[in-house]
Amino acid sequence: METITENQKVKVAKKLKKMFGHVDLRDTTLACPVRDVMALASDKWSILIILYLGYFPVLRFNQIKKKVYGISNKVLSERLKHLEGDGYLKRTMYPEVPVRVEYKLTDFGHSYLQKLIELTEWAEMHKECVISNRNRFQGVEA
Amino acid sequence: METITENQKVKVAKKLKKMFGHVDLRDTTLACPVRDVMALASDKWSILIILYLGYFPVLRFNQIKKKVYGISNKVLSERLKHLEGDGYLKRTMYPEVPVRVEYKLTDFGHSYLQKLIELTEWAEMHKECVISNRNRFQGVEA
DNA sequence: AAAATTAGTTACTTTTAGTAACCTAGTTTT
DNA sequence: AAAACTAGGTTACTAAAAGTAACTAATTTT
Repeated sequence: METITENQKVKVAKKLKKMFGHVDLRDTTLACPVRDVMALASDKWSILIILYLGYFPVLRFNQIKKKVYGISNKVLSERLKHLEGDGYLKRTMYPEVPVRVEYKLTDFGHSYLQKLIELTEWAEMHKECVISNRNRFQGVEA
Repeated sequence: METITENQKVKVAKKLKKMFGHVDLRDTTLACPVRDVMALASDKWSILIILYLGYFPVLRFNQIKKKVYGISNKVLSERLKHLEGDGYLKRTMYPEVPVRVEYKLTDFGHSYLQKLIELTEWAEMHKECVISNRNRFQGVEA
């Protein structure tokens, strides 16, 4: 497990100070970006949807469903509506038969993707660490 | 709404290509960092807990409960156990009377916090955008 | 004429989240 | 000496969210 320098910790502390200074996390939904904005865009399915739409510029409903393995029609449909509503992606329907519906990230969505991808890279880099931690902990618990 | 350059999009696309190349997102929990690692550390309560433990180096159970406004004993207790289990934080119990239990981020937790804070900064910067998108969309829907 | 296609929706079940009362046990207040 | 308070939870119960599976529309293919 690689260590984090004190320098880096100080930097993060400064950022937090700045953030916590003008953000009141006690506020309920409306005023709090962490609770409101992130709650929608950081749930497990939304993350996968956004990542796939980052990788494949345009995807149709059933294509997303195949890629985001395990998601149900119902939940996919819900997530897509919310993500569209918050401006992360755009839905375009072509009135062909059968209908064709395409989803793609907006510029706003791409902006979010930029940050998300870093978090995902981190997760990819540290997955073994989490898994070994988890196994060790289960041993202690039992 | 500020735009994202094509250059930035290309960078992100490269990162995604690299990631998707050696990660199979179709895998269920064990092999997939996005589903497994992130599902735990990116739910709404965990994010808040980690951010507060970044701002306040050491917090006790009831202190976290006050700061992470609205969380219940049950869910806080569950989240803390999971976050401890995955190695993000450390729990130390002092057998005083009444007992004192302290939580603090591990170095691993700090490493995650570094990425998380960037996502949170993004959310803070773009909250107005999300809210205006949302209102506009609700108008269209109804 | 039956079957397949797309993008969902609906009714139902299971899992997860949230609420509120309770526990332990020593310490302070009455 | 009995009552109330403390910290850090747990427990039983209810509400909300997620997951399952069958169904819909209109048209084209078999």
